[in-house]
Amino acid sequence: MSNATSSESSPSTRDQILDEALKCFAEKGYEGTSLNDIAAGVGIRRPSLLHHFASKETLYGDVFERLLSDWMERLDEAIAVPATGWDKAELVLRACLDLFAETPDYVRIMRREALDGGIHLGIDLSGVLRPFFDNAVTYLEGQMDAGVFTRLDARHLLITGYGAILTYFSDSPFVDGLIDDNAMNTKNISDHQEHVIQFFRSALLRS
Amino acid sequence: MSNATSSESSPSTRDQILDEALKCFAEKGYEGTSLNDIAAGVGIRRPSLLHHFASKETLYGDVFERLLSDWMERLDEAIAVPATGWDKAELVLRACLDLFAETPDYVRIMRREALDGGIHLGIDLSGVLRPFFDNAVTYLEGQMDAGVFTRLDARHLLITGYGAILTYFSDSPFVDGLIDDNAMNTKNISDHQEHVIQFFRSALLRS
DNA sequence: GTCTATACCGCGATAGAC
DNA sequence: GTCTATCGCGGTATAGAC
Repeated sequence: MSNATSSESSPSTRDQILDEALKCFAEKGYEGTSLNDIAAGVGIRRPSLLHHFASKETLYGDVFERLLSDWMERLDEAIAVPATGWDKAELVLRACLDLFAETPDYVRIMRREALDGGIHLGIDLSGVLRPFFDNAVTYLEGQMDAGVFTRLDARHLLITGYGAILTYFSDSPFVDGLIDDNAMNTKNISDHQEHVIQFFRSALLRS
Repeated sequence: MSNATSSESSPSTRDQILDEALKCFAEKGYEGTSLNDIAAGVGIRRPSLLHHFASKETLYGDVFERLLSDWMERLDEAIAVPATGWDKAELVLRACLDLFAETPDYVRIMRREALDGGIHLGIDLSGVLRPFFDNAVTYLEGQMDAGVFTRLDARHLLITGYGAILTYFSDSPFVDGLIDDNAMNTKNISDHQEHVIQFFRSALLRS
């Protein structure tokens, strides 16, 4: 996630910029972030930053590309683990929850991108995730046909699930105020994860 | 929702500005929206707009205030209707779903505000919604104690539910790409609503 | 109430010295 | 690779004529 240039002790300036840009874009959005903010966070001047990245847009593009490839890799791993029925669903669910908990900045950027509909880049976000989506639909419908899962609309279930899982992390400043506590501390994250698992289990299984 | 100055045929310039600002802030966010965009949408110049609102910040504040009071009113109505058990939950759920479907621009602004943690205003969003939240927690826990609803963490259930319901509307540009269709057309919205009801019913009831 | 004109600032980006 | 200096643009906001 954080860029390690092989086994150097200090990351390259380029990678420092990518890390700081990720943080700023997640926190304040594309429009709300200035190159000055990022440069200041790294400890350099704006023109020095533009020596490493041709423009704000390409910098954002690189941040987003790294985000997508990191996530894809993790998702592929989780999906590859062999399991069946509810166990499989729980495994993927847990993988997503762990992933999101470890990379909250990614989550917030994704949410902003989904909100804006991908204005900032040519990248078609839903297009990239479409294979995962279609795969999951097929799996869920198979389990429903087999009588393992409760019959629900698989496509809407996935969209609802995506919203249910993502929101806790993307809207954590808001959640803080609702629960009068830091939503992103270890215990609360753990509680949230167990709740989501229980919730989906309860909805999908008649045990 | 849309401002009607008593029963005039054409709304006041001030209300036209509020409507256009709502649209722009929802679509492109606070930072992404310029006063030029709003003024152009109304058909006036930027200085004319600033004759009606002292600054961009106060304009945003007024838009948000109207949003909150509109929603509160609707929510209060829905909660006031007498019902018990699952019927009550379904009633409130449907009220929220209808409300969100009718006011997608509100939803997107709310989501942006939750993401940003209320930077743009002094308004503490979670503080305003806190009474509803605490009320709902009490109700859910009562139903769980009575054995009507499946035992789940009521607070997390509400947060998860909030995410599940809001996301379809806030991220509709993204959903479009997943389902290869306009998420906000009548049929898809109706399908989504029925799905959410079924999903929660399945999770909360053992019928 | 709306306009033109203008002041002022911060932004992204470039040129060129070191 | 980093810096200072600068350009050009678009942003918010104000002044003053109509």
